[in-house]
Amino acid sequence: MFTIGEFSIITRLPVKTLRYYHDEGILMPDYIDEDSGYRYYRESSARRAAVIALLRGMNFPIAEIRVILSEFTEDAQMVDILLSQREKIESAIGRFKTINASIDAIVREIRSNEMNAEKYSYNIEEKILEDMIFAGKRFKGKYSDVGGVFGTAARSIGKWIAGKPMSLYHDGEYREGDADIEAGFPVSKTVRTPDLECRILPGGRAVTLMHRGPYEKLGPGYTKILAHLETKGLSMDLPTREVYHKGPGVFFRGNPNNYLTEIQIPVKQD
Amino acid sequence: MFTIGEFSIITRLPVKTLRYYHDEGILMPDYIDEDSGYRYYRESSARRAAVIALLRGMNFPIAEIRVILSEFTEDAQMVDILLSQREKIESAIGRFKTINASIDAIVREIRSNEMNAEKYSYNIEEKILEDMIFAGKRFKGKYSDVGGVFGTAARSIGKWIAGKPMSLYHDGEYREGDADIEAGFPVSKTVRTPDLECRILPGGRAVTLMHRGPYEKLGPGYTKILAHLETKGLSMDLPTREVYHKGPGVFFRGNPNNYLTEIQIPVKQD
DNA sequence: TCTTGACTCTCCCCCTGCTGGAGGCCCCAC
DNA sequence: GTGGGGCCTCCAGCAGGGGGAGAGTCAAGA
Repeated sequence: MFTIGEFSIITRLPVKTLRYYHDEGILMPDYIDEDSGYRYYRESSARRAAVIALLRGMNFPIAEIRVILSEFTEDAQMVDILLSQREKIESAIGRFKTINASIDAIVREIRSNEMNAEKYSYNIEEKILEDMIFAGKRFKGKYSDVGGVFGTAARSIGKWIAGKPMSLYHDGEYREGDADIEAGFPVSKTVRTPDLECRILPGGRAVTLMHRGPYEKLGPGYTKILAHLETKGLSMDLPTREVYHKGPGVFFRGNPNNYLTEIQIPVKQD
Repeated sequence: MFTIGEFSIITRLPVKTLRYYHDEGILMPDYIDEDSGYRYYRESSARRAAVIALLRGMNFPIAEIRVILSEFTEDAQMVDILLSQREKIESAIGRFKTINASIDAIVREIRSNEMNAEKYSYNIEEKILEDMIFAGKRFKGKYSDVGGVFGTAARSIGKWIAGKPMSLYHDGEYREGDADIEAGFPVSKTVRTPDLECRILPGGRAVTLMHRGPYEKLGPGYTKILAHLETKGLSMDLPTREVYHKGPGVFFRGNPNNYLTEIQIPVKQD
């Protein structure tokens, strides 16, 4: 007979655990001194303890171990229960893998945003824009209203989105509260939704400027780009565009000083 | 402003959970009525709630979420912490895979024991035994001592085990308490351990008998096989062997009436 | 025989991230 | 003013133990 401390060394189970297994009734001491309450174990109980430890190592809950130990007598009966436990663990693995996949997706998105921030220059450039299919909503309102449109639009056409959010401005001037705005996304194919309208947005020659900073400070960017048009003797075509390369992040508002917005002014062809 | 019930619908988080997040200080209501204690939330808090739900979905503990939400303002800072979380999850996956591997191993063992029970005939046979590498411990004691040796041996050479547990008897007679016994396993390569000795066990011609039943009833088996040797004019070589095809199971003692033991008596070559 | 120090006992709280329930207010509509 | 549903706080419980207090026990040495 061993005291609980000795038995703990034999079985490599903590004393607390042995007492807990006693309370749970899955591993009873072989003798309990009635006066002192001391637990004593026979060496033969070590086998049962080892079986319990083995089953716990396979993530079997105590309650299930109790049933197994009381109702089963042969290994052959264990096969089914082992395999069903295996499946439970397998499905837990599946859940974890899903989590990791979504972490990967978010990390990729964050990184691509960062890379874009490095990639672009802040000088005025001339570009040839490609034709694209554009799904957007046209409304009259404030410039700050576009954010909300992106949220709802992204939910309804999510999987067809083929580029960064954009807005088109159909006024040739700055307007306070009733600007004529079209906000949406480039899409990979024409989609039909109740809210959005799909159309082909023609490309062509354009002058562009990358702006880093909060949206309220876009003004000087427009000043600079319009000055450029003037010196080159080019004239602006409508609608003008803004492409939001980096805005509020997936998790947080982010730092508006790092927002990255591309102003695109189409040039009238002669 | 929404009541907690409305906000619960918006965020798809149970009311109880919202109250818990309030207690934990990671999602405070935007206003609390001082008289009634009612919590009220602004719609803008839904974004924070979504972030919390997302992080919880990635298994981040509440305490970590609290730190993240209070100290981080940009997505870029999240990359490291997301990747470290990814690693934690990956290692949990690893642990689960290990568990499943050991379940597989045990299921295989149980099944092979079952199959052996069907496969073997119970008559006396003559066989040619192959040479094998044998890792065992030689000691003097009782026949019933071999069980303990298998347990400790299996733990130390576990992955190299290449066959059923065996014992070799170096006495030419039955001995009560000081039999000269060697107990161990066939192994796939020579292994070096403090307890066990490895050697090549030479094969050769042998007479064998499969015995079903408890170890105490092996006696008649020996009687039968020795009588067979005599009638054939063969003489016994040492050590004799017992191969334990099926004994006490991984989990349970099993039914001793189903134990399956093969007696192998090597035959002296002229 | 006494003392000392190591063990052991029971009992209670703590961990995580909620969930359920009891008992009691509060709000709104009819 | 009344009913019914919503909301409040507080308490308990889950799984599998871990940590620690305060008290009793055991065995060896002086």
